[in-house]
Amino acid sequence: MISTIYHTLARAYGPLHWWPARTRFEVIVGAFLTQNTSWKNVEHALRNLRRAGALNLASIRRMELRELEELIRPSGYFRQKAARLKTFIEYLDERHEGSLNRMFAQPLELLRNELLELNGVGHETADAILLYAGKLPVFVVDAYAKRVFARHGITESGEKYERVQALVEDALREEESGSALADHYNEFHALLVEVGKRHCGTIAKCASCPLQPLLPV
DNA sequence: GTCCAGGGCCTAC
DNA sequence: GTAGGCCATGGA
Repeated sequence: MISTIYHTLARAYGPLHWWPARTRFEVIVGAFLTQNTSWKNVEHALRNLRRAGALNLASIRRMELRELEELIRPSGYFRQKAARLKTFIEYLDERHEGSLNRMFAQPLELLRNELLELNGVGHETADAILLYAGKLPVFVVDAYAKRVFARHGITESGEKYERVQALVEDALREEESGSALADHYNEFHALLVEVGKRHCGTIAKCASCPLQPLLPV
C-alpha cells in the first residue's frame, strides 16, 4: 500500500528533486529553521544570511548570537533556532574537528544518535540532516506523512515517529537497494509534502487528489 | 482578528 | 509515556 502511494504520487508530481540548497551546510541550516515553520519564512531567513555573506559554517561560527538572531528572525522562534545552530557547530567542532566530511563518515546509527543528543535536534531534524545533507538512506517522517498515512488507514493518527519510519523503509527497501534508496526516500518525502499541501487542507480538496482513488471507503 | 506552518523541549501527572 | 504550554514570524 505504501509503495502504491509512492508510485501514484511519483506519476502525478515527480520527479521533484527536493530540498534545493547549494551546500550541505545550507541544508542543515534549513533543517533547523524549518522546524514548525513554513518554507516561505525559511527562505526569507536564508536570503538574509546569504546577503550578509553568512550562509556558511565559518561565518555562523564566528558570528555573535544576537546578530544571528536578527538575520534569521523571519523564520520564527529565532532565539531558539540561533542557539540551536550554534550548538550544532559546537558539536561539529568538538567531535569532528569542524568537518562535515568527518561527521558524515561515521556509521549511520552512531551519527543519528549523536545528533539526537543535541539540544534542538529531534527525530525529524536529525533525519533531514542525514538524508538531505548526508545522502544517507533514512526516511524523514513529518506532519504531512503522518496525516496522509493516517487518512489512508495505514497508521493511527498518533503513531510514533520510528514506527511510521520503519513502515516506509521496509516497504521501499523491498523494491530498491543500495544508494538508490536514499533517492527514493528523498523523493517520497517531497511527494508527501506536495500532496499534503495541495489536498490535505480541507475535505473538499480530497476530490481532486491523485490518492483519492486509493482512499478506504 | 484567528489559525497554522516541512518541531522540539520541559514540566506535570 | 504522554498531554499541555511554550517558543515567534509571516501569510492566508
